[in-house]
Amino acid sequence: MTRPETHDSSPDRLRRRASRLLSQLTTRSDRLVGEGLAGADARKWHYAVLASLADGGPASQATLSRRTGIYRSDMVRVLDELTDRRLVDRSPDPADQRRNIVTLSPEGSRRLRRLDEVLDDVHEVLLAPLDQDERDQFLRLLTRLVDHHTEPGPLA
Amino acid sequence: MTRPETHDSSPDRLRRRASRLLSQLTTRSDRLVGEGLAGADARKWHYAVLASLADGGPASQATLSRRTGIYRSDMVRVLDELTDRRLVDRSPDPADQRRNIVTLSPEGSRRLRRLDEVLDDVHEVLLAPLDQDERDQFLRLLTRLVDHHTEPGPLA
DNA sequence: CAGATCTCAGCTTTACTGACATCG
DNA sequence: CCGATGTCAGTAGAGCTGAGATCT
Repeated sequence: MTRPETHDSSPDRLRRRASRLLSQLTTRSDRLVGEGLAGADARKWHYAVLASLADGGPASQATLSRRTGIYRSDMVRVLDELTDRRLVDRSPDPADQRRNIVTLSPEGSRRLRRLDEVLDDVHEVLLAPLDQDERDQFLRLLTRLVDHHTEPGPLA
Repeated sequence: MTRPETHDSSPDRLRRRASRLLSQLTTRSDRLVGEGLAGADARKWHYAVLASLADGGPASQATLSRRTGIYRSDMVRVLDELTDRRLVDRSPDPADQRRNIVTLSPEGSRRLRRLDEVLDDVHEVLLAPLDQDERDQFLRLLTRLVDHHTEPGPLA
């Protein structure tokens, strides 16, 4: 079959552009995630930081920023919100006065487990039309693409 | 619910959440598309409208809005920009005084071909790590997901 | 009058930049 | 002095809402 000659005068070129499908699906995905997390008094950056602390251990704000992809300037506000909720502790690093050390509180761990459940449900909705094999395939392809495009990116 | 015990204490849960991979990849994709199209004095909505006109024929603004997913209120501005560039013609529908009929100009067709080339290049970069079979697979999965989540959505 | 269409005006969230003081 | 860190202020664009005027 030889592939169907990509675009040219194809009837609906909008529906076969990966970039467009991606942004449509991501809009939907972001909305589902946002609503799900909002129901648990959280936002997606909250989850990212809590998960990063659980998986990678305590860290400075700059390190967290690199691990999660959140800009340093935004990290400040996210940590403000997380400390307000007593989910993390932020205290100066005695070994380096520039840094804060951010650690996950027990309450934070509990909250993270709750958010993981919420996200499991959200993904069930998001990926509903795919069976398990297809989900794995999709995840693998996505991961390869993201890895390929994740380089020493700056993150000011 | 007998879900396959996904996460729990997995080492990096951030990297296996489809929602997160999607938003990372889409951020990258949007940037590539935006930069590519900017180099041709266009934005992604321009492409959407031009392509929709080419594939679906002349239409009213409301119809275009439904076909492209652009809000009616934003469509006004996009069409302002496209008419400024003489890429489309917008004239009142004699059969229905509420409507404007938007048609693709010859210049618009030419521009669309140019933008399609730009987007081909962009997608080459975006999908670089995948071979052709994998790209097809990815496209198929994406399409099924998007279709599943595309319902009579409002679009005010 | 109900409903569709076009338009304008404005809000909110997100990603991102720039600058600054502090410290190693 | 250079570079990293935490903080604050602000920008640009996307997505979305609401309302008004006109027309079917």
